[in-house]
Amino acid sequence: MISEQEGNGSPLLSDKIRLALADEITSGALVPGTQLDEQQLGARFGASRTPVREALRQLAASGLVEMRPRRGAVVAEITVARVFEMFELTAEIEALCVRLAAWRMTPQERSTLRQLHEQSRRAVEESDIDEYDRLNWLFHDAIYEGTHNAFIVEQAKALRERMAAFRRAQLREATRPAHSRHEHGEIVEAVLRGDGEEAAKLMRAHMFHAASAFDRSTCVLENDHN
Amino acid sequence: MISEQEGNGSPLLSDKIRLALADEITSGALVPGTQLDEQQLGARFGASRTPVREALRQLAASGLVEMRPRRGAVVAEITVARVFEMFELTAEIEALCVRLAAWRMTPQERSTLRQLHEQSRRAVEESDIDEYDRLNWLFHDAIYEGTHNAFIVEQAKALRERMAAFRRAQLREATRPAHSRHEHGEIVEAVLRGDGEEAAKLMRAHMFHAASAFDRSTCVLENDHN
DNA sequence: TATCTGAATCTTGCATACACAGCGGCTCAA
DNA sequence: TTGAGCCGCTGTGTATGCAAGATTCAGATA
Repeated sequence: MISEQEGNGSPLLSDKIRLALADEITSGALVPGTQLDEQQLGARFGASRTPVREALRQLAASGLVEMRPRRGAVVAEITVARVFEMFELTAEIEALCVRLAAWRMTPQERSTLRQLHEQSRRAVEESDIDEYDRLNWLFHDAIYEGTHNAFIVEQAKALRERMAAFRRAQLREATRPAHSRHEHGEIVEAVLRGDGEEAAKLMRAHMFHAASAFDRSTCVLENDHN
Repeated sequence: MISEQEGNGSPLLSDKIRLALADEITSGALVPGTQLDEQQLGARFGASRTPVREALRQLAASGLVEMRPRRGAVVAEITVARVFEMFELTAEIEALCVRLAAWRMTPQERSTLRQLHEQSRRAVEESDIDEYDRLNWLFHDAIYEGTHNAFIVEQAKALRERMAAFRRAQLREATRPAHSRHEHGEIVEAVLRGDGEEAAKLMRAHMFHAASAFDRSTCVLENDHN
């Protein structure tokens, strides 16, 4: 949604600031509720208030900060309850995608999906978490694309992007990648059979397990603010 | 997503400009591809470039305009195909909401939903399209809230807001409100039974019929631009 | 002592000014 | 005549200044 610049070489200050702030917020360096003072941020980034303002507006659109007119911006309060609500929608969207994909994917797309799944075997065996993470994203991407609906693809990716911060820790659990891959395997089978409803059900379960892993993992959000 | 201010009395210029531009774009007064010159718009609204820029950024976030760095903003090209893709996701989201709502609504919420449905009878009988439209929105709102998931409520409302432009014409068809209400009735029954899957199926059909009505109605988008 | 009031201060919202990136037209040469 | 390179213009990106709303804190009053 937010103009994720392709590799074009225009180093817009507002973009740099936006990315830096987004990183600090999602990594937890900036705790929820923190007041984001424009000129203070401008000083930190060696810029004037103008690009800072642009950055804050865009972050507000993506939900990372909250803006109250004439009262400035604060890092959005994200409670554990809210993260689970976000997880629920993510799971449902993923389920919806795989249901459509199971019905609509071309033979070639199905083949690609299976290949992606095969490739992940090595990453699991070698406990290469980063590689598994990469393949995991590609796997879900392939399913999004399988819907043959560009708008759904966009929205799904935007939602996943927004969730990225909270899913980071989730694969650190030693046994999670193996479980995850097993679940992927069942999903692939359902997709190859063209059984959309079953694939959706499996995907929902898959996402639920991922959320549980998140729940058990060290959690950035230790207390409810609301 | 975009800060829909509650009735607070601070009339930010950028908000006024954003709303005005959004209206002109969705109504078709500004055709896709139109260059949006900042100082020209500023002159039109009696404002400087600053609030215009803010408005354009926010419109870009909601997908109505497209921004290319250092090349300004243009009204986003929206093809008929894309509108149907958006309709599909909307239908699926509505279906998802009603499925969850059928399982989670409190007795009181179910009662409210039925009452809303009853109220709409008069609007249909009197062919009061505006009133039916209003009750229609409240009906869908009640279903969103029935998910008991604030994040889903937000996202669903944001999506509906984005679709509003294309759904405007859809109820003008003389027979559509009656059909719409009949479909609502079936959905209400399924919800009251707690049959989420059936409610979802009915909702998908309901949205599909709405999309068809849109298709038949005079369409802002008469040709494919891509 | 607690609460209300109002003025000082801070921060945002907006206007204006300036610098540089695209682009369009022009000239000039092949 | 056509293509390449140069130059000026338009318009965006950024900086800064000003005014008004919001916050805060001191002082007065109950």
